[in-house]
Amino acid sequence: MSQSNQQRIWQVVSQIPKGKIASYGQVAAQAGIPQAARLVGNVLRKLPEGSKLPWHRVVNSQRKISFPIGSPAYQEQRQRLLAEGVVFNKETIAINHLAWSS
DNA sequence: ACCTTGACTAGAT
DNA sequence: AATCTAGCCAAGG
Repeated sequence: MSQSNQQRIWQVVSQIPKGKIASYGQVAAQAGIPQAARLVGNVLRKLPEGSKLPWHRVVNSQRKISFPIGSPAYQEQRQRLLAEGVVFNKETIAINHLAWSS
């Protein structure tokens, strides 16, 4: 009997290093369910409020936050990432060490 | 058991 | 580069 996909997803997300980000698809693949990017979002969605999981380090394949721009959730995730040194370029975000034109 | 919805994505247009 | 489309996993009606 293996753990539930949900538990494997929690496991993977908890291992994303501070200051770095991963896509829903990458998390799913790492959890052993490569076709379930969508499931990752659904799992994170129902996290308890006090959860210590770094859910904010998960963005979509376009390296963007998957919330409507300006929404409370969007702003919160953006704020948490900024606090970890993740660089933003308006709607697009990129990891520090990745080159990006100004 | 069937249909819809969602913090998604790769591929086609 | 911007849109559309079809496919995927799980939960809820």
